[in-house]
Amino acid sequence: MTRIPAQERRAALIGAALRVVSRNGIAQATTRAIVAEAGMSLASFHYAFDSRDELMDELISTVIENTRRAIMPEDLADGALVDVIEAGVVRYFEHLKADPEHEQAMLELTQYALRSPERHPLAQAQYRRYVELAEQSLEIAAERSGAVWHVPVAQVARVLVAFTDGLTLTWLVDRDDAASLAVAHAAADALSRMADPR
Amino acid sequence: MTRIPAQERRAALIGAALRVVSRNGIAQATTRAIVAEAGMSLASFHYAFDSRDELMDELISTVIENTRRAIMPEDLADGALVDVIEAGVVRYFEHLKADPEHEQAMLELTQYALRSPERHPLAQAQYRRYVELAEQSLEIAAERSGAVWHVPVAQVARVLVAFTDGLTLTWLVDRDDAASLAVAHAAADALSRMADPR
DNA sequence: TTGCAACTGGGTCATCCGTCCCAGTTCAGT
DNA sequence: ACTGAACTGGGACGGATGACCCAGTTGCAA
Repeated sequence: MTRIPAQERRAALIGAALRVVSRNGIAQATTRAIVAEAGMSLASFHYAFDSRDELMDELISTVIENTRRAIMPEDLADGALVDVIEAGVVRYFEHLKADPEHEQAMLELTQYALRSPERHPLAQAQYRRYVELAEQSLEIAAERSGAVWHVPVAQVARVLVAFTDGLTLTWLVDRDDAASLAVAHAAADALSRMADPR
Repeated sequence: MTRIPAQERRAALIGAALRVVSRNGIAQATTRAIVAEAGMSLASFHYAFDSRDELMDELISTVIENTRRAIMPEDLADGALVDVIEAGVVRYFEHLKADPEHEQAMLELTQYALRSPERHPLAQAQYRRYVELAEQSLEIAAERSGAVWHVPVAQVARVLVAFTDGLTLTWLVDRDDAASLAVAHAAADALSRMADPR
């Protein structure tokens, strides 16, 4: 009906694909389901993308760009490092609770990428981005609380990402809020010991 | 050809299914692929199982039973609690490195279960089992090192499971051994602080 | 107003999937 | 030896899926 430039159409399809994956899982993210979600026809799909694979690749790439941008932002609390970190993790946990399907979709996308050698680098890029974001937050956190990392921040960040992933996965399974808060607390504890007061 | 009782046949099919999932992912675990792996005909499949769904359910249940039985065994190291725990986590990590596909399959199975309300309880049971096993190991570890948990062991165990999951997922993506050992170290550090020397 | 590229609808194709079926074969118990 | 149940091979099914195609239509620039 309405004319839409090809690039916007690609973006719309990627958005639709992400919604379908979130709601129903990757297995259900067929070209037809995506197209229905976007309110287009199959022809439009193959006008914008050569193949479903191309869409999936671009979906993962896009998702990396927008990843957790909203989370762990600059407005961290003040106080002791351990508290700042814990507040950050708890903040992420709140985000997870608010939109579990989105994080579940991320997990599925990662595992999907892991399954083919050509896509594995996409998953690695995704995690490099996670670590990068975590690094920024940790640097700010240390600054705020007047602490200095005695372990390379990149390594601290990598540990934080692992802990966050674990929190996510286990909570998605058992939805045990209290247990997840305990994880957040323990993680903050461990991380904060990688820094010294200045 | 050879006659095999139905129950053995079910077991054989489940074994084949797990191998297919490990090697190629759940998406590729079609009835035909499973049957080929087991060296049977499609008819045998539907003689042993009513449906693919039934097989998948039983696969998950079976996997729960056999889960990580070999890991975190009784022969934990002696020494300070933190070291005993770290040795245990590192030991799990070695297992992960030895058979990454198996752990990846576990992850996929979990996420698969998460996608349908009827199967969600299976994933929860899987995790309850993980926590149970972790609990046993932690109790032994405390005993060995002469420490006593001042946090309910179940909760410590749940944190350990989360940390382990995070370690698994991130390592599967970036295969960064050093980073994973750092995670193991940090996890052991955090966990050991949930106990006091006796 | 015309021309052209962007776009769409609707249909088709081969392939793969889970499931089912049935005619046969093999074995255990009688 | 006979029978009934356990099992198997091979084929068929309807449905879904990714890909493709083409005759149109729409809007924009010249």
